[in-house]
This record gives sequence, structure tokens and C-alpha cells, in this order.
Amino acid sequence: MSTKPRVTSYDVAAAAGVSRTTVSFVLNNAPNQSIPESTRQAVFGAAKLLGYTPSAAAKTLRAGTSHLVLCIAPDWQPSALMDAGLSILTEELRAAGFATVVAKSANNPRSLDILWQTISPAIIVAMFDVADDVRARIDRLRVPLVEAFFHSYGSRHDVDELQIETGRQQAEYVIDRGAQRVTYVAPPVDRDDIDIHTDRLRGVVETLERRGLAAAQVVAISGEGLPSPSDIALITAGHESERLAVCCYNDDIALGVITAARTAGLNVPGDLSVIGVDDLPMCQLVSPTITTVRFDVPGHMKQVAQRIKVALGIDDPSPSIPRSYSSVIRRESA
Amino acid sequence: MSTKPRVTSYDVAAAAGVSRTTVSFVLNNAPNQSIPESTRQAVFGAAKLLGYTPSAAAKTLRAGTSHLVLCIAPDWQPSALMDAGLSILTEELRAAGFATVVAKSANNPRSLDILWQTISPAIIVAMFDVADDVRARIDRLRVPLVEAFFHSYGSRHDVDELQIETGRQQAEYVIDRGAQRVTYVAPPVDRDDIDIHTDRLRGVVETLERRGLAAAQVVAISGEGLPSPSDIALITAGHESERLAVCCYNDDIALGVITAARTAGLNVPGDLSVIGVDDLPMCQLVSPTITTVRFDVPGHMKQVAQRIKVALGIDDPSPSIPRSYSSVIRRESA
DNA sequence: ACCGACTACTAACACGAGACAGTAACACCT
DNA sequence: AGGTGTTACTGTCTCGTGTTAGTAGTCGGT
Repeated sequence: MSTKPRVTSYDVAAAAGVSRTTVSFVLNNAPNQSIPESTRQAVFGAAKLLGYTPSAAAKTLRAGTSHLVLCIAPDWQPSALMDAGLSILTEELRAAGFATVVAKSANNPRSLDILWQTISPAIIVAMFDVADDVRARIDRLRVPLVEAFFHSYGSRHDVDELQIETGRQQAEYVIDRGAQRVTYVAPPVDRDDIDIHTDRLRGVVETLERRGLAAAQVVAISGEGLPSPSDIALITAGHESERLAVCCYNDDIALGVITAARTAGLNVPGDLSVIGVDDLPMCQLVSPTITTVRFDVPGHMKQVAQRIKVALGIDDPSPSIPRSYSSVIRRESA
Repeated sequence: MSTKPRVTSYDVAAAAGVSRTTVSFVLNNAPNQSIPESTRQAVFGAAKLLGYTPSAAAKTLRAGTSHLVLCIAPDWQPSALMDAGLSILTEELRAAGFATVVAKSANNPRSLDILWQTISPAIIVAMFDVADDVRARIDRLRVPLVEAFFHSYGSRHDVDELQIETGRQQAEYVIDRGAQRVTYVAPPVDRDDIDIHTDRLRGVVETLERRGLAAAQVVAISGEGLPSPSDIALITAGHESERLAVCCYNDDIALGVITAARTAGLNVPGDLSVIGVDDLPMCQLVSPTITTVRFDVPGHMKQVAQRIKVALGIDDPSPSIPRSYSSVIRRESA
């Protein structure tokens, strides 16, 4: 329809009656350049009139780098948590003039190859535990990598301190509240989030040992949702003799355990106490309300934003004291 | 550390002992070009050895367009639903050689301005109801816009057929199951998703009218989560005389209504039936299990992917019969 | 009157890739 | 022997920017 598919700075120059160089100087506030106000206004006027938007591709090519932050996330990742975090990240980085976008399917190498041929990020932020082959592909791009949820780098045996801490908090809480025996309930075994699950479990196990309790019994839900009667028999075994607490992988599992336990005639938290992870809205909407571990996404993400800025060289590395961003929300179930 | 910060096709050419043009021909499988296998292998070998990745910015600049699909979403949007959809979209478009990324904060014009200066998408997919000023900004870019959740364009009075249909399905279901009076429970009034809420309500209202029932009573939750005793009194008023059904904005609201009703001594679904929207995992984990309307995200997103491909000119517009992607999942609460 | 400094610009190059036009070298046919 | 065709390449221009080096014109001082 339009013969000229794109408005370039050349068009603006022609409209303003100056050279393209002058347009560039004006629009970028070039230092050491004296441009009279009349010329400036002419350029601004022409740019606005024509609806000029500089070409991102040309800018990036010329500058050798972009102002783009690329977050990569796997398909399976529960983004309810991610979501609030991304908004905060976007907000923080926008203030520094950077745009933030997210790509899914980032655990798929083929996806990544297409991505690299399509956008040129200044930095890559991984929202998951980066596998070696993915890391190698990123290295080749000569683009820095920041891992949002991991603190240690370099070794393939990285562990997620954040997830371990979550498990620790669950165990500490129930022990402090008098638990004598602890059961851990995991999601069905065929799921993708197995890394997170094992890290949280590790935190529970480690805490039990440190506090001198017997090792936890671990039960994986056998079906998809609600624990079966046999699951519940396993989970609640021994509740008559000792004060029993159930640490659950997340709030959905916790809800399933509570519902199944009540169906089996048990009382929560009387016969057993149950604690989840995530602090989903529904935790406050069921009876009993669910005690859970909440991760402070805004707090953590602000810290991630800081690390990103440092990696981009637009901020100084502040000697921030490492702190835990998760805390127990005490409710009725434990 | 490295003197050469980036491997270019020039480096590959030098390593393979050919010209840069030849490298381009080989790597892009240029038609009408005869390159002997030996040369091809030399080029491929050099490229692999050096870890060559073509510059996305240069490619885009040269081609005048990219293979990038940019999805824009507002900050407030619940992404639990979005998430599965994006994975599917990414998958579908990857098969066509396109990369898909998501930008949040897209309801903020300033965010968009930074985006345009940073990436050059081939198309923009809006996950929300695009305001006029945002639409104007996109128009200026000469980039096509596809609206993922809206079917009608052009007017500022666009309505979301999909959301209306959801409300319709709720109402049809409870009426078919014998409801004589219908109450609609909405989220607290100060939230951002008010558009969605009003569209769903519209579907309910319209259906009641068509089926000859009295207009629905509408109650907005007064607190943040659980309906207060006075809310519940309003919601359940009249359940003694008529069979009462409660259509809820979403599953969380439905759960709150159920819990509060039981606390007030009422039986669900005996005294009143309750239906939600979303089919959250917890719907199967509570007692009574929650009847809800599920939106077929994969189905809808495949159709969106098709629309995107048509807009990109890489697929023919198939005369797809418009269909509804939501359906009632029958459980115990209604 | 002349030199220097300052103002207000502009011509030209570089970034990295794709693609068109051109060109040596060689084979084939009559 | 000369024209035609094919093979296997390469030189050069282009995309839209930012930036460096340069250049007319004006002003001020001695």
C-alpha cells in the first residue's frame, strides 16, 4: 500500500532540510556538538511528523551490542511465581534503558539456535538450571550469562541453595512446633520439576539430621492429583505413637494430603500437621488454612536485577549480604 | 580476554580459504549456485570449528525483516493460562523457523518505546485488549498486529467473545441442572482484570435473560480473599425458597464461596451449587471437588498460531469454522 | 589584514550479512 | 577455431545507524 515501507533517518533529514548526520546528533543528544535550538526543533518536528522510529537492527549492528535482556525459561516451569518476578525485572531494567523479553522452550537446543539467529541480546538470564550443552551455546555467543536462581557457577554439580533453603525452613518450622517424625510428600515421579523437588527434599533431610530426628519417609504421589488411600496410609503411618508432620513439595500436594487425610477420618492439624510451598491464593481459602513457605519474589528479583546490572557494567557490585528470601507463613494446618 | 570479540562470516571465509560470498552461499543453501562438495565441507568445517553464529542484527537489517514473533502482555495478566499457551505457540512457530519471545509491562507505553528501539519483530501478538495509544504506536512500526484473545478489530468497543462465552457456559450449565436463581460473585473491585470480569458477567446475564430467569444478583468480594459473613449472607440469600446457583469469576473465588458457605452451615451442592473458571489443579483436590469451566488453551493457541502464520504470509487462510474453546468440567460442587 | 577559535553543519566509513552481476577456467559441439 | 554453456567462484553494493574527520563561514583580537 505504501511505497516507502519504513521511515528512516534519511527521510527525517530531508524533511527537516538538514543532513542525516545532524539528525543523528540531535536525536542522540551528541556531546561536543553545537546545534542551535531552531535546528533541533526542526528535526524533532520532522521526526514526530513522520513517526520516525530508529531501526533496532541497524542500531544494534552499529553499536555491536543491544539494550536487550533475554530471559530464557523452560517449558515446564511454573510461571505463576516467575510472572511477578519478570514484571519486577522488566521494571528495574527499564529504568536503566534496557528492554526485557522472555523466551520459553529454552531447554530445547534447537529453539535456542533459532533464537540466536533472530535476536542479539546484551545478556542472557537463565531462569533454570542450565545444562552443559546450553551453556556451551551461550558461551559461543560471547554474551554474559546470569543464572537467576542459582548462586554457584562452574561445576556441573551446582545445587540450588534457594530450593534447599525452602526445605530447611519447612523442617525447622515443624520441628520447632513439636514434630517428632517427618514425612516428605513428592509429586508424581515422571514430572519435569524433579530437580526442584530433590533440592527441597535435601533441605528437609539435612535439617532432620542436624536436629537429631529420624530420617524422613519419602512418598511420591502415585496418581496425578489426590493421594490414593494407600498413599495416605503410607503418609500417615505412625501418627498414633508420635507427633507427625508432613512436608509437601508444594501447596497443591499439601491440599491433596489434607483432603485425603480428612476423608480417611484424620484431623489436620490434630493428628498430623501439613506444610506446603508457594503460598497460592487458595491457601487462605480452604479450611484448615494451609501453612506454607513463601518465596519473596520481589526481593529476590531486585537482587537479580542488581546482578544483571553489574554484569552489564552499569552498576557497581555492592557488597550485598546474601540473605534468604523464603519464610514460613503460619496458618492453621501446621 | 579475546582480541576478536565476535566470529564473523569473514573469519569463516579466511579459515576455509574462500571468499565471504561463498560462505554465505554455502550456509544459506543458495539456489542456482554450484558449489562442489569439497568446498561445502571446508566451509561447514570452518564454521563449526570457529563456533560461527551469524549476527542476528546484520541479518535482520539486510533482510528488512526478522523471524521474530513478539508477544506483548500486561503486568497484571495471570500467566498460569498464558504459560501453557506460549509454549505451544513457541513450538508451532519454531517449526516455521520463527522465534517467539514475550515482553511484559506492555500496557506501559514507555516500555514499548524501549522495546521498539531494541528489537525488530516481524509481527506483534497482543495477549490483551490493546488500547488505542498502544495500537497507534504499533501502526507506526508498520508491523502487523494479531490479537490473541479477541476476534473483532477496529472499534474501541471490542468485546471479548471468548470471555463472554465462558460466562454463557457457566449459566447454561447451572440452568440445565435445575437452577432457578443465579448469583454472580466477582473479585474485589479494585483489580486490573476488571475487563475480563465484566465480559464473563455479561455472558451470564445474557444467558439468564435468554432462558427467562430473573436477572442475576452481583456480589463483589469485599476483602481480599475469603468472602466475609455479610458477603455470604448476600450470596446465599433466598436459597431456602429457590434452587440457587453461584457463578464465580474464577476457581479461587469459588473455593472461597464454598468454604465460607460451609462455615455458615450450608451444604454444597445441596443448598447451593457453585461453579468456577480455570480448572486449577486444586479443583480436584478439595471436597467437594469444584465444577469449573476450562479453556482449551492448546486448541485456541494452535488457532492463534495459524492466524499468525497467515499474517506472516507463510500459510493460507483456511476457512476454519469458529468454535468455542471452553467447556464445563463437571465435578461435585455443581 | 591576518591568524586562530568557534559555530554549524556534512561526507564518508564501519558494523555483518545477503545477493546481484561479473569473470576466469574449462568443456563441448560443429 | 570460434562460439556457447557450465562450473566455481569473487567484487561490490545494500540495509540504517553512529561516529570521526573535515570544512565552509563568522567572529574576535591584535
